[in-house]
Amino acid sequence: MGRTSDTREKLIDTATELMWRDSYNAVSVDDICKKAGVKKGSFYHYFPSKIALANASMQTCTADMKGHYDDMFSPTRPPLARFDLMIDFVIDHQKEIAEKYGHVCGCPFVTIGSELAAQDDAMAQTIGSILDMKTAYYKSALKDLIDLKLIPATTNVDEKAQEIFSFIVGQLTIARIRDDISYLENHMKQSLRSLIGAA
Amino acid sequence: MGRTSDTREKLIDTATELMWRDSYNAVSVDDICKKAGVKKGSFYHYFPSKIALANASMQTCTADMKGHYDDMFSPTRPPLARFDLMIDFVIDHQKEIAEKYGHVCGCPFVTIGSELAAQDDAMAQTIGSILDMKTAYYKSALKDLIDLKLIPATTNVDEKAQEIFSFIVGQLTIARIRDDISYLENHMKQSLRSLIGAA
DNA sequence: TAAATAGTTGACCGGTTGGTCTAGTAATGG
DNA sequence: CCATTACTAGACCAACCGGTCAACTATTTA
Repeated sequence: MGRTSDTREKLIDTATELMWRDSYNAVSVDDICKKAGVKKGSFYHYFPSKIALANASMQTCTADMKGHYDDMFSPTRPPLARFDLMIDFVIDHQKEIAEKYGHVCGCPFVTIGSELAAQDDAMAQTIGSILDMKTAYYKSALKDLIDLKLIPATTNVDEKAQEIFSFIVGQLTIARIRDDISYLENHMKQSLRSLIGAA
Repeated sequence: MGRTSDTREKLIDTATELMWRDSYNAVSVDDICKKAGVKKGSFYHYFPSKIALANASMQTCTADMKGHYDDMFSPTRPPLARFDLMIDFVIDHQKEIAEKYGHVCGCPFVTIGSELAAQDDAMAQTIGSILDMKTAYYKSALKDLIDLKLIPATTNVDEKAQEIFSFIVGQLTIARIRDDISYLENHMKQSLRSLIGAA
């Protein structure tokens, strides 16, 4: 009943682009509508508020990310290969987004999360659970590394996973600030290897 | 000649608080003026624009930071002690700011830099040189560690300094998003030790 | 003490903000 | 083919945005 449309998706995609590229507060509802070719009345038909759109954008990003990570961190892969694959993916993704959006953008969850977590409780929860999800991938890979005796059995998996995650978040954040991914390209994979502590 | 006042300083301090706590674009000139008890006319007597205030705020933060870091990373200290001192300082500072501002705020250069580097070229340069400064401290400490044979002479100092910096930026960013410094308190010092690779 | 100077005030500006609302349009199912 | 429903259009709103300006006040120095 009634007609269908892709307006909702267009709004989410456009919001992701603009908010990830600039920032939540630097982008207006009018900006998003104009770029998406959608009238304001339609915007508020789909979303009760601007922050609700940001939330939907983060959830779409999460779903996209989960698909890639489930594949890359599949238990069928050798655990070290999972990390290598991830680094390649991160760099390729950053390169692609930088070309499409005009500059290096870093991690969307961090860029938008760091701005909004303090501003909106629902967003803080959304982003928090995404961070938990990412470390879960690292933890399982680290456990497999222990089983394969590629890292010491005494390795504190929780702590190591946090270290890896912090390192990646930091690298991406710095790449955004400098608008430069060359450091990522040249050193990230081998730095991560030494961080993991495997040969 | 003419009178003197601390209005400029009050504006910078207030701007630092509000922008570091929330974000550049979430805070208005009116917000800053109101909180600082300054009228808008005075604001534009001291600063040509809002972004100029943000720049002045970053420069004040840099000067404050430099004083602490010059002391902590003094060549008279054992190099490992420098890092330990820094971690203690970072945690204490975060705790103090969180209490004063209402939530964990992370690194001001990263929070504000990540938002504004893409928006303003002057800011991108300001922040970029601050990042260079921080890694310079780490590099000199790492060189001293090599001289003391506490880490392998083959250590790539530039790369290691970047790793350390990324790790710290990541930890602080995550602490901000989660509004929680307990992880920093419990693991940061020992994680950094293992990252450095010294006993 | 008076002129020069530094700082303060508040009214004002045009444009933009997030958000509302009503009237209308297109498509689907019965 | 028509009623129900999903969607769209765009005018409208009060509050707020960054920024300007001319008049005014306090202070210092010569």
